[in-house]
Parts: sequence; structure tokens; C-alpha cells
Amino acid sequence: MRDFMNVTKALADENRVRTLLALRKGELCVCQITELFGLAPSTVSKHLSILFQADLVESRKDGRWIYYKLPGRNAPVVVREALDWVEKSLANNPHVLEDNQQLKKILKQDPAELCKRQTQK
Amino acid sequence: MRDFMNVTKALADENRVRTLLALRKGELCVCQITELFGLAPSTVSKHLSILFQADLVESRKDGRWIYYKLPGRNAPVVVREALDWVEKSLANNPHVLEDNQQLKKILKQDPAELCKRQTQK
DNA sequence: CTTTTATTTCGTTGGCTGGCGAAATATAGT
DNA sequence: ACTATATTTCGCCAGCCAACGAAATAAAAG
Repeated sequence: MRDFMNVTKALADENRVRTLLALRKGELCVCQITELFGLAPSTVSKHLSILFQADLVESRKDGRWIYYKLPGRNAPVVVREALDWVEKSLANNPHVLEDNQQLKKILKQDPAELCKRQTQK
Repeated sequence: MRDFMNVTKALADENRVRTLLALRKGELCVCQITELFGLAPSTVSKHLSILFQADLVESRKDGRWIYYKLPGRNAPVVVREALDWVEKSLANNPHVLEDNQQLKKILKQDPAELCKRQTQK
């Protein structure tokens, strides 16, 4: 029950749901998601931590960079079905499609440049 | 997106999830759910209102009594799949099985008696 | 070793949320 | 009409939560 409620609570925030949908395209580092949403890096980090604790994302460390991605086939059933439900429900949502467009632009930029600009604010 | 978030927020409370699972056995009135959870009637009414606004339950009025039940086949896809996910994830959960047992006892009692006792507190 | 920088942790703040009891609403019974 | 009662609405309070900035952490670059 606790595992399940961790997932539902993690899904009860729009920015976290949008994060999951953005990750369908492949792994992203914190500053890329930060750029996508226009939030403070610390806020995004907190969101990712909540998704991580619900097993809705995995993370990989590469030097100073931490990449987050959707879990693989080893994920708990409850998580896999939750992600399927999210995907199926919102794949064609205008807001989500807009995020996809924005994400394409972000992926064309150098992540290092993104991060630098964010910390300078 | 708003519809979807209404559902996730509605599912982000344990008592509301337990309510949905209790309703699998058939429709229930407010005082029966109140008895099951040991909450104040006003609190249960609020929970049901949130589930209702997310289309996760339907209601039927019969005199002074209002019965709530799970939605039928006319429910939105996002809702049907949410309910399937909840059911599949928690059908065998100990806490839920315990609720089922408790619910059996409650269904044997006269609803009018339940309500009277609750308002007397 | 010092600086830079990507991310997290911490402390704070404002707003949302679940809980209750009291009052309001609505309907059945007398 | 009046009373009883099932449910909802309202007002309040305590606790949670998302957001930020500042400080801490960690790892590359100089």
C-alpha cells in the first residue's frame, strides 16, 4: 500500500507528470528539465527525488552530471502500469506536445551552456 | 490535462483509494463508508465529492440517502484505466482485504442504525 | 590546490489539504 | 407544520507540500 501511495502522490503534481512524459524521448540531466519548466534547479531536483523514491525514474551519474530516465523492464509492475497509463492518457495532450517541441530545442543546445546560464540567475 | 490531474490528485489520498476499493462490492451510502473508516461524516462527504469531480464515482439519490458507486462503461477511458490500475495493484493488499472483512460486517447492519449512532457522537 | 560548476540539501514561506464540529439543506415520518 | 435524520457546506486549524535562494557537496578543469 505504501508503494502504491508513493506512486499516486508522485503523480499528483503536474510538473512531475510532465517530467515523466519528457523522459520518454531518452534520459535527461537536471538542467535540461530545469530549462524545460523554467523552475529553480533545487525545485526540479526535489521533484526528481520524489519520482525516484516512487521508482518512477532511474538515475545514472556521469561525472558532475546526473541523468534521469524511465525505468526498464525490471521496474515493479505497479510502476510499469502507472507509466503506461500516464503515456496512454496524455500522449496526445496539447500541453505535452508543446513540451516535446520545446524539448527538441533544448536538446540541440549544449547542456553545459544551459547549466551555466541557470546558475547565473 | 486537467482531467488527468483531477484523477491523480483524487488518488493521492489513502482513504479515497480505500473507498474506491470498497465500492467494488457494490454501491454504498455515506454512513457505511463513514463507519468503515471511522472518520467524521463531513470528511467522508468531502472525499466522495473529490472522487465524484474526478469522475471516479457516480452517485444516486434515494430519499435522504445518497449512494455512491464505481462508474459504468460510459466512464472516460482515463478513469476506467485508473480504476483497473488501482484494482490490479491493491486487490491482494492486506489492508484492503481487512477493509473487505470489515465491510461485510457493516453490510449486515441496518444503515439507519449506523447513521443514527454517528450523528449522536 | 584552487576554481568552476552540476546537483543536492537546508531553511523558509505561502498556499493547499485533510480533519473536525457546527450550521445549513433536504427529505421522510409523524 | 413539526421533528428526525442523512448528507453537504462552511469555517477553522494543523500539517503537508511546492517553490525559492543560500549553503553544502562533489567532481571536473585550471
